[in-house]
Amino acid sequence: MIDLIFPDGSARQFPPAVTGREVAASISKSLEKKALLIKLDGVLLDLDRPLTPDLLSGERRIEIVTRESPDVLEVIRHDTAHVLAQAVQELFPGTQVTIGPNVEDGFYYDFARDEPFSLDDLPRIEERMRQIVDRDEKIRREEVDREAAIADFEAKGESYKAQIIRDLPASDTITVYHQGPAWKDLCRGPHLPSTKAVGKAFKLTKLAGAYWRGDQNNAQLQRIYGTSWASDADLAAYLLRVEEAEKRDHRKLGRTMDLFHIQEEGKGMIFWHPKGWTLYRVLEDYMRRRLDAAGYKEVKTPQILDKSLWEKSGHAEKFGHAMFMCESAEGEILAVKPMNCPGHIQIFNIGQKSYRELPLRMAEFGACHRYEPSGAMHGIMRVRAFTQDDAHIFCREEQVTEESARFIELLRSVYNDLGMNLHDVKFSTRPELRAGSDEVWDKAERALATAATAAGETLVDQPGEGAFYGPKLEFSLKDAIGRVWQCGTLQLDFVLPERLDAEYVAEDGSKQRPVMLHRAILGSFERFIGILLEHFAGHLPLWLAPTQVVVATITSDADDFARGVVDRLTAVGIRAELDVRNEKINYKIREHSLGKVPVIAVVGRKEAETGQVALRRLGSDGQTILSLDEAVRALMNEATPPDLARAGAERLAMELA
RNA sequence: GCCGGUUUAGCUCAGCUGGUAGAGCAGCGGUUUUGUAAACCGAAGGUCACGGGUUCGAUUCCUGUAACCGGCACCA
Repeated sequence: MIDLIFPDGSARQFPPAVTGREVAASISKSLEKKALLIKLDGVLLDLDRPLTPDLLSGERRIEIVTRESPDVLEVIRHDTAHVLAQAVQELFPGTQVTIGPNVEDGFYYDFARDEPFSLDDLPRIEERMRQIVDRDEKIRREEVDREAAIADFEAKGESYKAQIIRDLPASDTITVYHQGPAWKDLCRGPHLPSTKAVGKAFKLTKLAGAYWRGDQNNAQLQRIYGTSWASDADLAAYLLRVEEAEKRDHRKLGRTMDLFHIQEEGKGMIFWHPKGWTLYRVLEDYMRRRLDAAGYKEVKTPQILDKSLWEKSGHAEKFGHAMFMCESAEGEILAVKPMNCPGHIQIFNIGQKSYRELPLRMAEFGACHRYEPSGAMHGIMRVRAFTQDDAHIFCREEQVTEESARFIELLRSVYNDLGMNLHDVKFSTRPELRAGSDEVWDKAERALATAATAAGETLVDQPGEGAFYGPKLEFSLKDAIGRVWQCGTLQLDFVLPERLDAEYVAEDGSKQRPVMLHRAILGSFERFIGILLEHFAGHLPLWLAPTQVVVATITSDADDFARGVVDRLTAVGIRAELDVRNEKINYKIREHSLGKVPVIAVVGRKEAETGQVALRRLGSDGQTILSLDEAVRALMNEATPPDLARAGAERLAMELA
């Protein structure tokens, strides 16, 4: 007999090789009906899987999983992928199946088929999927012999599946899941008991090409994406969420807020309109103050530099294909800078640097150009001309920990000021193609990981994802609707200082190589502004908003007073605009609200007479009536950038002390 | 770069199986002085992305190119 412990703590005995279904049935008939899977010691298992001794090595805590359980969703999604695969193979004989894993909110399945799927195929496939659900095809697990399975899949023309089995570790049990009498797929499981349990709260969402095993040297497969949920209500909620997310698309907001545009003659290059450039400048000014305060020295380096420098740095070899090159009338070949580091080393190399000058933090809002692949461009998030909030810290090896900690602290504070939070930190280590010896990499990786851990961060390892000159930390933040964006980076580099001959004079008079820390907090202004727009859905906090206040009149009687209000606001540094057009107040409010102006100050005859303004906040329909003085003071405080607000508070505290 | 899709007025979009296009908003000219998310009238605005082909005739069909969109790959 075997003991099983239930969630309420009670234990009961069952015969050997009992199944989850039998356990459920022993509790109640209704539970047996509702049961879809079991969870044994935290592991989901098929309902009809006999609980053999190899499964019972743990505490034997068992839970019957029903449709209401949060655990069931991942299985529903994976089963939906299997139903999709069966539907596709029924409708398009000769199509090979490959893999079909879950992704966030859904799943995909990659197929190999000579003729491409078209969007029109999706409704047909969905219809067949619903039929398969209605057929109530029983899903059955079978352990199979490895060689026999390979031969079997090869015989069916499923060479990808055969390949997958060949690549599974020899110790793995090979399992095949039968779905009805005629269809089966290699799968680890677990699965629901039948296709009926999948339900119909699914939808195929998009078609895509995808390379076999993610390698562009391999064949391109056809990927069908879908979403799948436990109930129709959940599906509807998801679709609504997608719709809402589309509304905050920065490209759309860029148009409605009149911030920027991109046109064919400048693919991947942004035309910043006055309002967009105001936002950019506010952000740049803020970053400049933060860097100044953190001991960085700002520099500016040339936009184009002779090719030889990039050959020496190693960039030409690795990224030459993505560099914009130009030729002078006299035949020199110059490269438009794709990054700022070699330029900064040139400044470091002027004169002799002493160990006393280290750490030397050199910052530049460096405009870089990279020929990104045509398919990679995305609004202002991924562009060919962008500006990094770049800096390089030249320091001694023993200063790496301290400098890394200072950087991480600054980064946290900046994200916080911008209304976002640091979400996770990834640690990317040596890639296959790299510069520098293994000893140098050992040292660099250890130093960076130690520094980040010392700063209190838990690292997520990304083996092989480092830059060619060194390991890196990647800092991600999470936005208002839960999307994670990688923005900040801290990279340790022993290689470039060597290649470009950076050195300093140590205490003992010897020449030493500095270590270089490459770092950025926003990443690029362009991308970060895109993220901010989507995070706030255009409702930027007052200090960032391009137009902070519009003073709108109701009748022309209030025009002179309104002009005075704008003048007062402008005088204290608020970005205020006047709207005295001959339009109804409703019209003005609608227009400025669509333009995401955070505050509309409405003035009519009443306000003009009493010297008041009615402040209306974006997104709320109430209004606050204040005297002009009160309004100016309140708006001035709120419009102050957070770092200046802190400085102001400190100054005030000192004056009071 | 690869796979799929899209491209019609400044914007958002109609336009059945081929007979050279239409709406709303914006812009322009008037009227309206208005109280918190769209006042009214009028005139105007288009090489239907671009090139080639089929056809008596192409926005529509075929083909090539480009940009954009969704993925994949890439991301110093």
